[in-house]
Amino acid sequence: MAYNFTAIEKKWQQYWRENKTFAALEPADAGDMPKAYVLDMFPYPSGAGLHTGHVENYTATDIVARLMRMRGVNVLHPTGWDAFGLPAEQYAIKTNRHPREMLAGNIDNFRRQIQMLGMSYDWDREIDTTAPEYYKWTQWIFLQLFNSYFDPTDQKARPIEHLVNELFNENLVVAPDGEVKVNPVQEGMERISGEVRVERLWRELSADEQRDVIDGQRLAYMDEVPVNWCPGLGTVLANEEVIDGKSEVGGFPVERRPMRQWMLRITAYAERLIKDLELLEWPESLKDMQRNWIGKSVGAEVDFEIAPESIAAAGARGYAQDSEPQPPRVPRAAGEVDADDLVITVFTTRPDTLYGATYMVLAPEHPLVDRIASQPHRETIESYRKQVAGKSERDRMADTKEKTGAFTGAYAINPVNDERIPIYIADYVLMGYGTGAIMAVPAHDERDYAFATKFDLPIKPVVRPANGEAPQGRAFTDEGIAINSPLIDGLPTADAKDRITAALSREGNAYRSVNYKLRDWLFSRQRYWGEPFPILLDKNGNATAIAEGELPLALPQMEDFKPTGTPEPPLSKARDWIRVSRDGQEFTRETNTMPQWAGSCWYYLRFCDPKNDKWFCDPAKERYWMPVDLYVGGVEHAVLHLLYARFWHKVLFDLGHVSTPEPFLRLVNQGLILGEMEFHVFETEAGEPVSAADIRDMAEEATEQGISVYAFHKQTGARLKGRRVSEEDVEQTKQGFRLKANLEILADGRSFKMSKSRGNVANPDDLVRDYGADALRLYVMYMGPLEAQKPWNTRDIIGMVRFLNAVWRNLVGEEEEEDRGPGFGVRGPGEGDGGASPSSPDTGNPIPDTRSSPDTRHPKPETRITGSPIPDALDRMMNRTIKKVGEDTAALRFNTAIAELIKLNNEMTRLAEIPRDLAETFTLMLAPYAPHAAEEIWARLGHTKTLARRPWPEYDPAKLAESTLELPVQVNGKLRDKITVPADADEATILQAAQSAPGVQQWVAGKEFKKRLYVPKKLVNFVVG
RNA sequence: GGCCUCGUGGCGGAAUUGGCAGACGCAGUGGAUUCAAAAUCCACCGCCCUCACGGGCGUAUCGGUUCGACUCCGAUCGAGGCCACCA
Repeated sequence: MAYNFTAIEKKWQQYWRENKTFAALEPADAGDMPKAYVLDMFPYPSGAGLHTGHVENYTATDIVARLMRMRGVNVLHPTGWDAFGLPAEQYAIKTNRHPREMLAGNIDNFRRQIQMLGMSYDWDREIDTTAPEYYKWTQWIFLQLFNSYFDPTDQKARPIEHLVNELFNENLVVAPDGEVKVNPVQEGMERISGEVRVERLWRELSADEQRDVIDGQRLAYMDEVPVNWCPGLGTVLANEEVIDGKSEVGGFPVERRPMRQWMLRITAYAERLIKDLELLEWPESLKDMQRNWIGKSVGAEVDFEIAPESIAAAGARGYAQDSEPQPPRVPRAAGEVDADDLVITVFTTRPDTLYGATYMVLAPEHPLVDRIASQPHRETIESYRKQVAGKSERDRMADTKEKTGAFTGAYAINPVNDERIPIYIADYVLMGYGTGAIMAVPAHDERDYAFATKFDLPIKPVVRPANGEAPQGRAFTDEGIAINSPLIDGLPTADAKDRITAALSREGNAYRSVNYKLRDWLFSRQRYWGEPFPILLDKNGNATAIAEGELPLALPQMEDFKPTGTPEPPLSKARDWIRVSRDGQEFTRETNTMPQWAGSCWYYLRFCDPKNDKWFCDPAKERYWMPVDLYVGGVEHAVLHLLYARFWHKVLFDLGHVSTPEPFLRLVNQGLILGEMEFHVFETEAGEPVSAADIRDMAEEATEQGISVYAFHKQTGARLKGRRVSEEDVEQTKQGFRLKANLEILADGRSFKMSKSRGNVANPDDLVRDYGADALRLYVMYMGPLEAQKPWNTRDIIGMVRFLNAVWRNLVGEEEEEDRGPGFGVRGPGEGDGGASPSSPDTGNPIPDTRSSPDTRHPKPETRITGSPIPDALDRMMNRTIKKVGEDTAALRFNTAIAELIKLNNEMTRLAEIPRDLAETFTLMLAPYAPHAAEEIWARLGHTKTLARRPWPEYDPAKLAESTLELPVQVNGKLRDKITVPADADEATILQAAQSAPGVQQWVAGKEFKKRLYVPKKLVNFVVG
């Protein structure tokens, strides 16, 4: 090694830490500096330590942060620990330790590793989501949600008191289902679908009813809902945490069961969460993922009346006793539909296919089923319902091809043509989406088609393709032209939808409707390691917030924190903790805890003011730093963290606690780093397949022991040195000769995700030890575009080590002595100080001189740094490099920026003398990428303070242009020659020169010029024929 | 099945607005240096034909637009990601 990176890196890490080199300035101290908030997705401090994905993520933002500081920007670049949640707790249980104690060690290890990589974080802002000083405010924000509701008129959250006032003043009324709506007296009559229901005024409600109405409107509310219960983890999970019917953490099976749980009303924000994506500089693909997850569908709700004889046959209302309590029946107002009519409301995105509706399907759990199922069918209906309820999520998904269901015996009336159509129940209709009921149009929906085929129901086409034939044997689901539909015949689908919706809504049978796939966020977990809810429950299970002054509500220290295996959370075992009396009333504490995502929903706000114990974040500081200007992290958070955080942020925005509608302005996903290539298509002499690892081992053995090894590609025949394998190659290979070096040529390799089980994990500790942090940083950034998925290849790091060594040799000099003390080589005592620029003083403290003692045994090293001016050609190259590196770095194109630095350094290697100006400019440009080496070289160039805030080099636009141009000359689009012309030559001159170029002559001689094309500063093209 | 992204040398990748395909690094080959090795330096390094000069082909495949296509359009094949009975 030409220089001792281990000692240099340690030295500078210590210097930065002691001098707080990267501390962000408080807004009051920043003057007119621009600000930038550069954020990583902070790590979950697992026991495994940093992986290469972390290194990629944090190096990228570190480079940007360092560049910006050099450009005079006040940069906030913090980190911390997202330490609550399932993985830590699972691991703690497995290893029989307490999560807190276990995490303390993990966090220390993460901090050490991050510092070892030279990340320029402001360590005074480190936060830990499990610290009471932090989760105090997580709980506080939860109380904001609890104490707010969503005002549908203004589409924003408001304090719950506002709702109470509106109800009290009778601007709002309560519908029988408990929903709140605008008082119809003030809006004229509203259409009422389904049940005949009459709204009630606030004063007509009992105190308990009033309480239920209010609780039912909160953004954080409790509800009995079918949830994802995971017996393996002993907790419920959010939809987002369930993958293919199994838990994301641990991969345990998940089943649906109804439980009373805390929910957050994220659905109220569905529209704004879609709309405001437009404000964001995010990758389009990620925006698409969020849009798809929210899943907006525009369509219509349509009412189907149930045929009167079906109601009579079912005995109508008498049968509903054992189902959920029905809303109170109330006398109907004049002019409304007959109370004895029952109506099924469906949601459809294709109202234009209404004439093709040949049957209906209700979700098995639909409350109307009890009221319409006629006697002879009740038994099959009940047994089908039982069968569905017993199915696990996974079974249900596995069965999507084969449709199942049962006939209710009832019929409905199609409102467009008064046809009687049968009503079925089937589990392909979901209670949780739309109205839990559909009109089935088998001719134009694949699921309906499959069901109709199985149950032998009529299939009636009502749309034909605009051109071509309708497909046979399956549904035609595209848009087209309406047929067999008297009201809309001949209309294209879009117009047909409008027309039929308008027609039906005049009769009160339909109206436009929007549906979302997004469900409310299941927010409680039956786990120990999370934030306790700041909630007390009375003996009826009603929730009351604890006073803000009582926050934080500390998580009780428990020896036995394991899940109970039942829905009863572990905190219920903390007997003393759960019992509370207030004002002579007995309460119990809520024993569920918040999910893993809670702490990360707002941590970026805390970084603006991490030590404030009066407020979650000082408003002035929040206004200064927010929004986050650059947020980098893995795509795995596309629909979890990033959706939840946006939701919380919007609530805080509505309530006036934050100043921006969105938290993360610009977001970049770093691509996954795959493991090293794996080779697996070889055969041994005996014809057995062997892996690459086997071959490597064999090759090593071969060289050591002279055993013959031989391998070739199974399908294609192996290629060596870019040629087909010859007899000679096989002979060489048999002797183990160069086999190792040519492995990849032999291989049909593939890369896989890094994983312990594959044993292809690259460990940052080993890499830093062997190659240094700077080389690792360079390699990880040089692998390819930040966003791209790339295979790891430890072999390639050597290129970056060579680059740094060459830089060192160019700018510092050759080391003469092999064994040096800690520190690094030597520097001549007299050289250097002339370059320190007086115009912009260094900030920070002087660098401690940790160089080896001035030791006269070492001869003065050769140095090629001189004070002579830069020659023109070199000056142009330097200026172009400044431009390119600056632009590429700012645009996160780190790989090409590094390539430019390497090119300039290669040029310096060829120089006999290196002008000081070039040396310093180069060092400054290197600094964001290889900060330790750059600082050390900077010091050895004679500077006494850190370069962290030295101005980034400026280029001189006048020096970018060459005085002559080299232009390619094409004939009929093929390159035939190149000409060199003065940069200011006019078109006629250039065309003349091009035409007489030797390589062009033979192609144009005797031919007619059809066109002479000159693209300024690009090329010349002659079209001849 | 739906939506999205992507197919360039032996490998990672570059080509920023439609204008010299393969920058830069790795691997490889030849040479210099060395007692030797490591390290370093110089040269070569897409495929085919040719002693050479030179020529032909070439960015998954097929077709289109254009003076000109890795880049734009259409189809096909292949890889990856996300969602997945959402009416």
